[in-house]
Amino acid sequence: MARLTTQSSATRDDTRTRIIQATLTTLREDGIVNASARAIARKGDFNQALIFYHFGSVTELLVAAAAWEGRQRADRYAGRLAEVKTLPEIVAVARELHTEEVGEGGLNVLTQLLAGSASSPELKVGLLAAFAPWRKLVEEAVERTLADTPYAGVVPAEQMAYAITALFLGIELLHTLDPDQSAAPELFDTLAPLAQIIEALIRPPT
Amino acid sequence: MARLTTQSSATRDDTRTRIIQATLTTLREDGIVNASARAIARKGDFNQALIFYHFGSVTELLVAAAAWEGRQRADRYAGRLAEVKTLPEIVAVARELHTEEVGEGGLNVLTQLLAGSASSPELKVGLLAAFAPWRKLVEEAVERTLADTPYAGVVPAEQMAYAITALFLGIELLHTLDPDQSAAPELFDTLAPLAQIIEALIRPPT
DNA sequence: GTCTATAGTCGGATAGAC
DNA sequence: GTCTATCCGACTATAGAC
Repeated sequence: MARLTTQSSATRDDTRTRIIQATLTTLREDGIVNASARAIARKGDFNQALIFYHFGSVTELLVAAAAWEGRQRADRYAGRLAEVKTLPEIVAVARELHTEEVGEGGLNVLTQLLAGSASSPELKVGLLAAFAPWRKLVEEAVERTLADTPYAGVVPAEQMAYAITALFLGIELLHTLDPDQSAAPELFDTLAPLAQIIEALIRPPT
Repeated sequence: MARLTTQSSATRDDTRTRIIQATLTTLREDGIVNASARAIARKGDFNQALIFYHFGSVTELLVAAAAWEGRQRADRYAGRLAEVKTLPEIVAVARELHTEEVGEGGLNVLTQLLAGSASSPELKVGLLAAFAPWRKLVEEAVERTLADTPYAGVVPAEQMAYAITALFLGIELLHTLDPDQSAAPELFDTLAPLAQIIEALIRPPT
């Protein structure tokens, strides 16, 4: 009996994740404007009615996709950011992640959902939750970075994490417009030595 | 004859701007997902067919709206940014503009168009052009700010302008998710004294 | 759980009257 | 330039067979 239950809920989850994957691919390749139940079903090569059976509506599917994407991002960023203790390291990790994100298009998915959330309060709260773990990871990295500086009590890590997340998102957004895709990498080239300078200024040798 | 020509082209432009205004309102209030020709026509209380007569297609209308919005923004920012010479001033102007943008929703329009551009190359180039004047204004402000510092040759103003624009855009994006709309104002509260500190560090007294 | 079929709605775009 | 009327395709969502 346990076998049966496990099996059926496994296939159930398989289908659900398959639908979510197709949703993410659709958002990445065709954008929120074209993320219809039919388009998603075509992309994943399954029946359109499955979406309504498993998720109830397209909007609820988008919320589920947002949550999934948020978890993926948190998992991927957690390992990288856990080691970070200095400003140059933050910039280095940001560059690495930017390159990966561009290749994989994960952030693109989030910006598409963000735009869609303008006309859907449900999606809005879903996205807020999807961003939360990411913001928390950045915040902890900032806290570690500030720990041994005179600014530990002065500069609130929460705000800085908000700023860094916003900057990262904005870079990704503008990057999609860039015809030769060179501006963002160049920006990281500029920020790297700048981070070294600021790091030296804020962390006086004991 | 001149009278007649002037008159007719005036009404022609009147209708065109009326359609563009309705488009911007629709993007602001209902998002790119619901920015259909019919929805826009309802919002502006004119006939749906006018859109196709004057602009040919919905996409071309969106491109025209992007250009309009870009010009509006450049006009508004030009006066403020022209006076800026220091980092604290940049932050102060950014805060002012953020407050205005939130109230008026102009940046929201741009982020909606940005999302829509994912599935429309035409819109992509239109948006790139719409962002150009804004980036140029910020770049000039950064150049003036760096002018009397040792970093004038080291830090490329173009990259910094890109970063500031991205940050501003990202803040606006995350702000739309924020339930109590307090995070962005608090961020500017944090950045203001921070800008003072950095300003003092980068601009050594002569 | 997955399929087909279909109801009902909305959208882009055009033809042609005024 | 602006309107009405209309074609036709795409969409959400559901009912019901399997």
